Amino acid sequence: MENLTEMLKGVLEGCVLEIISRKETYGYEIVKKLNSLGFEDVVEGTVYTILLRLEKKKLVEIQKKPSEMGPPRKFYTLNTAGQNQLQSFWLKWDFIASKMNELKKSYSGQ
Amino acid sequence: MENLTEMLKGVLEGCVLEIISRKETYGYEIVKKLNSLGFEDVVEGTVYTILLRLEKKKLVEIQKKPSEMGPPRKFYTLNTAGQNQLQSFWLKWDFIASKMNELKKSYSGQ
DNA sequence: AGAAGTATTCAGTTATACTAAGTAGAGAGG
DNA sequence: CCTCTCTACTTAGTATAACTGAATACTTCT
Repeated sequence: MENLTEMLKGVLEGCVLEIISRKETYGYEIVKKLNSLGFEDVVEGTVYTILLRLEKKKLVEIQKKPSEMGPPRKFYTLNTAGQNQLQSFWLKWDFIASKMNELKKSYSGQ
Repeated sequence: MENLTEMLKGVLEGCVLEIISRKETYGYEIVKKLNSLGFEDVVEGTVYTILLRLEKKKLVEIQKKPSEMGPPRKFYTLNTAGQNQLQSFWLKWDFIASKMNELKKSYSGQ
């Protein structure tokens, strides 16, 4: 699926929050997870900017740990604010998804 | 539902395309339709910029007609390119929606 | 030494929704 | 007549988020 960029706005950050919420993880792994999920064109630069944004918004806790495979990794976990943000994200998603579904089937023209 | 802005990126234009595809309509009416659909915070400026963009991308045909209620209206219909764009939009939406659903339930961590 | 895989950073670009202000026509009320 | 409200469109500027592309650096294998 090509050129999903615009439709991912506001969605990708939610995906990253969800992935982090499942288990402590780091940027490179998140990229691989998104790719295997189906978002194949999401590259590192994109995810790392999201992670830096989450850090700036104080939604995550960070712990640096050495890796046996390469440079040290920055592991992320959600703090309470992050969990709230994630919940709020899914509420918004469900709202929009239901509205889009309504529109797709046939909106009852006013 | 507050602050849906970012999540509407790439989605709102598709909504407008879908609404136009149902019947010939004009900006002000499209705003009212989006509002009644549930997108209550979408205002005129937003929709008109989308309509100008659709015009620039040559996805619509335009006909100006007088109104009994106020200034003349610009009526929009989709041309073939617009219909293709709409179909492509729904393909993208379905793709993302299914992936999001997958992620929400529980992604099978690699 | 060099290449490939792992891992992160960051300056700059682009696309899109939104803000805010303006223009304008028609009808209603004071 | 003046003002307000509803209808209807335009547009310059802003904010945000994904993406691009280049750089840095550690480890392992050849």
